[in-house]
Amino acid sequence: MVKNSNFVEKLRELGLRPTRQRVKMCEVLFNREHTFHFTINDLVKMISEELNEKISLATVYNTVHAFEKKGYLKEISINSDKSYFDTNTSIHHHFYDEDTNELIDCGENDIDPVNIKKNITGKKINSVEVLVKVASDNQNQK
Amino acid sequence: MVKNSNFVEKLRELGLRPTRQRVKMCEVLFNREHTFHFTINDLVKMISEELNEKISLATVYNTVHAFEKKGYLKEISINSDKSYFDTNTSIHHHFYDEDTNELIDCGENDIDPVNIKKNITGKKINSVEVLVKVASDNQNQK
DNA sequence: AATCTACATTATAATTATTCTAAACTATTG
DNA sequence: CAATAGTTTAGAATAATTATAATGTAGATT
Repeated sequence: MVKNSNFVEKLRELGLRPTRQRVKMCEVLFNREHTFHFTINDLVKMISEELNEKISLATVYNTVHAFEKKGYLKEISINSDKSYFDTNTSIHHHFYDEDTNELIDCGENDIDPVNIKKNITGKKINSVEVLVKVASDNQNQK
Repeated sequence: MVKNSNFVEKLRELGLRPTRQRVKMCEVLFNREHTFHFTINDLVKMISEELNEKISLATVYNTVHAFEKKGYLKEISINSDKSYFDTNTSIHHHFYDEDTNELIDCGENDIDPVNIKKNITGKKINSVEVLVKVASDNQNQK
């Protein structure tokens, strides 16, 4: 989704009515320089603050899933207790900081292409993603 | 954990009392030729059948987590709605079949070593794992 | 072998994350 | 500006997981 722009039009193009809540969500999610990783709860807090009024959890879930379906958000699974979404929807790799629970996108050139030598008959590869878990040097690793 | 063996002794060595339930869980989980992927619910069903009596969900959760803490099970996150455990606790890669929701371990030689060119200052790499999502050729991909 | 004690198991309650529901609301169309 | 179809909302429902407190049991002590 394009930055710094008229989200009202963008939403309409997607076939989603540009409601107050959705426009604000777009601003929070897509009006930024860099990739953004968040949980639903993060987002509910941010939107409520920005809107200066409460937003329903259900609305946030609905809208996040609508954006996901349209290809503007992507779900990332790191561990079972946290579900992240990512505004970078391309196939890409991640660093995960086990100290801070922070998720960091890998750049295009941070990891060499992965060479897969096995293939599964009748199946084609849809995505190849690498997760690199890091932690501070002097800490007990997981 | 070693196959085909006296799990009573094994459990004791781990500092876990060899209860009926734990011994049965060991038999179901570790008495097998190949890696096994399962959800908690899968396991509850299997254990109950094997034991011919009910087992409490809480016990299965407790014991799975105890085994995980001791390093005999590993949790795998594929997507947010399913939490898998894996009897293969080494760092290894996976194929995930999006048609059947089946998780398949990669062999040692199925994927070439991943070359990571970026490093994060003050952090060391704890693990590098690749997830290859596959689906049948003639299907709409995710 | 009987007893003791700490750890385990259990049923159930509590908690958390997510989805559903039905009523109230609102953007769009005519 | 009225009609209507899609949206938001609070709250209920569901599902997964964890906590609780009573009961049971393995292993040590007598």
